[in-house]
Amino acid sequence: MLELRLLRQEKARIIKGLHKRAGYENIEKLIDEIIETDDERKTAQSQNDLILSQINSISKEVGEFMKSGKKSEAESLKLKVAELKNENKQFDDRLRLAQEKLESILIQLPNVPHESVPNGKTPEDNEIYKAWSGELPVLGPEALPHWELAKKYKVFDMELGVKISGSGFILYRQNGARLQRALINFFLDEAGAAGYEEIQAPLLVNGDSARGTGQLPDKEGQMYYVEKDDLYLIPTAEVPVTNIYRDVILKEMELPIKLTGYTPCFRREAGSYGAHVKGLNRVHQFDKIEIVRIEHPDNSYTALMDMLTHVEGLLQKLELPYRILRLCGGDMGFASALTFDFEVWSAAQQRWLEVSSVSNFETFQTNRMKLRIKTDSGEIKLAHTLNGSALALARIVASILENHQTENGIRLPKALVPYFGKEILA
RNA sequence: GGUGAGGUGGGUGAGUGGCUGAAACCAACGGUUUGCUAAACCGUCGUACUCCGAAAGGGGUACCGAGGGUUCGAAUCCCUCCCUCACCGCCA
Repeated sequence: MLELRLLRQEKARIIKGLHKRAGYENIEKLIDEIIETDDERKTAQSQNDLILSQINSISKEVGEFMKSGKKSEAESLKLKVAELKNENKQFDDRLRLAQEKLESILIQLPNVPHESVPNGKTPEDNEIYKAWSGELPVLGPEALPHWELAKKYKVFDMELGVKISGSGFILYRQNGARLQRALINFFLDEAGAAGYEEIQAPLLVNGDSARGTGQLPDKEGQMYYVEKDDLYLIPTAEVPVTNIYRDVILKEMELPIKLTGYTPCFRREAGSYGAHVKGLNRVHQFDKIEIVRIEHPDNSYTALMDMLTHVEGLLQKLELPYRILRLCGGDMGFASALTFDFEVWSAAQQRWLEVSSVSNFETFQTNRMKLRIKTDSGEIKLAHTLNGSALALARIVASILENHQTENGIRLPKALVPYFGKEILA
């Protein structure tokens, strides 16, 4: 949620930034409406406080009269309070109305794109921040897409996933199950070595948590919801992990906070279909190792670059061709100020697959979840949050299968061999 | 799931209608003292909104799990919900 304070102070910058997003070309009127509503809120608040103050002091007088036995004086003051309360009602209503209106408008506004975010509406407008400098692997005519390789080498079984749950659910077996476990351990070890504390978080979260990181109300339909217990299945570890610090005021010296967590991620992906969702490209449940950081506002962009380096290192160790995109305004997530996507080349499908998304949310999440810093000088301000996938497994598995296929089986990248226990998956 | 107890500031915990935004202690922070450490002593030590002020600072309002109610006045009384703890039941 955008900070009201900034909307007032840096209105021009915010409007300019929002213009980069699709559907926010005419945002000026709404911003003005917010400011007007906030003015109304302040007026009502002041009036309300003034009357309450009078009631408080009269109530004290009533107490004194009662003590000294002056009953009639007390009674007349009581009438006065009743009057004031009546008068106060209108300000109270105005205040509540203004607050509700503010909240409902603000919650609909996305984050302001960082100045470096390119203009653009669609994924084609994303900027290639770092292109793949090497050769893309050239596969022979006998090369198979990952869903065929999966059958050949007993990696996963789509039909069983359908039988047990439904379409979009994958059952990994033998080689695949082991590869999953190897990747999870590899990614967690790498994150640990980079200074991230490992977290095992709940996979179901309450509405406050989903709101804190911005999944509610923006993406309500994308989460699985357990109605009976009023809980949501997490779409990413970002939700439970970041919410550890909901409603917390951190001391400056406690920063930065670096956390990592492995969780399955659940996404309804309602309305997705077609060739692009085949195999592991888009599934309802996949495994992901997430890295989350809470940073001082002055350091958050340095931290973002550091996260980029970490993710890049993982892809290099997996010996996969990758590229990095800086997302354009139209393709960025609702809560993000700046996002870099990592894409891995899928050799058999001849297309790039997104395997990581690394974002700085600045104060967008922390404003919602009241995650603040108390500086050494005693000032309280919102922290910055960042997160990124490091990495998402399903597509990495697809990519390893396709890019590293040989006549004898799937060659495992060196870094994974100790985790998998063999050099060739066959 | 059943029964009982309870939810107060970073922690322990006092407070049963007005003098309590909240005692006391601990922790933390600043200082005095000190060869160093420790101890002792002094001081500071909630958040949000808002008004005045250039600022320093000062004033007001709200908040004692959440929401509602009673009352001139609620941390304190009543109702609903949530949560925690203990015991029982069930169970990986």
